[in-house]
Amino acid sequence: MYQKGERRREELLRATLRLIGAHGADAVTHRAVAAEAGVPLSATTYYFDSKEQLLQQALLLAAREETERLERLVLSLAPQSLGVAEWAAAVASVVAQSVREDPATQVALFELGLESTRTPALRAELVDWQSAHLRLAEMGCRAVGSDEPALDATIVVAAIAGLMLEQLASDSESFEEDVLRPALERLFARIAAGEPARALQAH
Amino acid sequence: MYQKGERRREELLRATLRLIGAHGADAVTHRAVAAEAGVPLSATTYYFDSKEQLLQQALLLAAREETERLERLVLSLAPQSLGVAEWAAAVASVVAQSVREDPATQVALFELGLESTRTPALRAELVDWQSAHLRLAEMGCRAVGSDEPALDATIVVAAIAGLMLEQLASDSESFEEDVLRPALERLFARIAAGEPARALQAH
DNA sequence: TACAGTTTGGTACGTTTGTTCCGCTTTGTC
DNA sequence: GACAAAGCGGAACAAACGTACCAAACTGTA
Repeated sequence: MYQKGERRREELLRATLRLIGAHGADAVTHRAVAAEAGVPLSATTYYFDSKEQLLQQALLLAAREETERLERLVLSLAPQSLGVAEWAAAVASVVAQSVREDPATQVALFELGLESTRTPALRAELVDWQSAHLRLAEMGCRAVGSDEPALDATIVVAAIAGLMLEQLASDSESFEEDVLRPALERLFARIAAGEPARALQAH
Repeated sequence: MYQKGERRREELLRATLRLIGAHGADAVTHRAVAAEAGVPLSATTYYFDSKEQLLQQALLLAAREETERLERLVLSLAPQSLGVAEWAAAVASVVAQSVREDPATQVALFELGLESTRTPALRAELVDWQSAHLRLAEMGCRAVGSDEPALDATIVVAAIAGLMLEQLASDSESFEEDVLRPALERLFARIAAGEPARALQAH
């Protein structure tokens, strides 16, 4: 495959992501993607065997790039051994920024999660993605002094996913300040506090 | 509207939810819904002005029923003032059961969240749904002794949403025991421990 | 029973869809 | 510069689509 062709292929994938984010997976048709990418209709079938493949590969592209972005972020943060509040603020800011800058891709990524429910081929990739998240979160939890970083990472990853979904559906301008940051601060503070499950025996 | 007609209308909505869960929103066509519901094609346009309306109303039906189900659960649990571990186990069991029993509806509900990103009409309903969740979670947090139930509820709701999404995409048989319950136990224990954010000053 | 309103199921129409085909041009290699 | 591979774009196709229509059947009311 020539360089130019590869660029066109990628442009088709990005156009697909834009469409998913803006109008849902329903809106992804060969014609719509071609128009969005500014290429003739036949380009879509030249580069992808079927519409399903186009959709799947677009989602995988988004997932891979998102993982890379996250890894860069955490690695750039980790050596500084921040305090809990700084961690919370940094993570909240990154999450808010992702959603603000490119909500289409974020929506598309959630669609990936749902799509993987039905497509085993996607599930395998999703596992990689998920474990990358867990690994990074575990690193963060360890940094703030968690006594069970793996378990806490599960919670952090899930909570961030849930908060992101919430933010995507919210038009609030101040979601970051009002919800995201306070919630993450508290969550991280709890993890850092390292309170053992003493309340488990209570009843 | 006659009773029989109302039943047919509802059956169309349920058929739509089944299709979303099984094959995605793409698979929702008038013909597919009619076939799934076992009614002639024209019934779909008789009961719904357009395909969009059909989709939206199906999602709203699922959201309303889910909220009711949740409310029943929490209200039946609250008076007993359980310990933290019992709360975690109860919630984990309900979440796991929802996913196991009717994954199609759960997937559809997440699609509702994504769809509301683009459809203001849905967003309003989603707000109600979300605040019902928050209210219930807050009740639970208060019951286990949180000193900031509203904030903790935000975290709990987000974490449960994230864990559910994870479980939907996982084929693991033992997700409840291995992931869901431990994570919720720890989260609830942290909330119950009521450790103030003493670590916030650390650096 | 008669009547208006509702429901039913079959058919039909114009549009959009995924996909194929093919002649033409560009690209890298020898 | 010649040759094969890759890329290109327009036209065309059958299938599936959303939607509209209508005559027959049904339902509750009077």
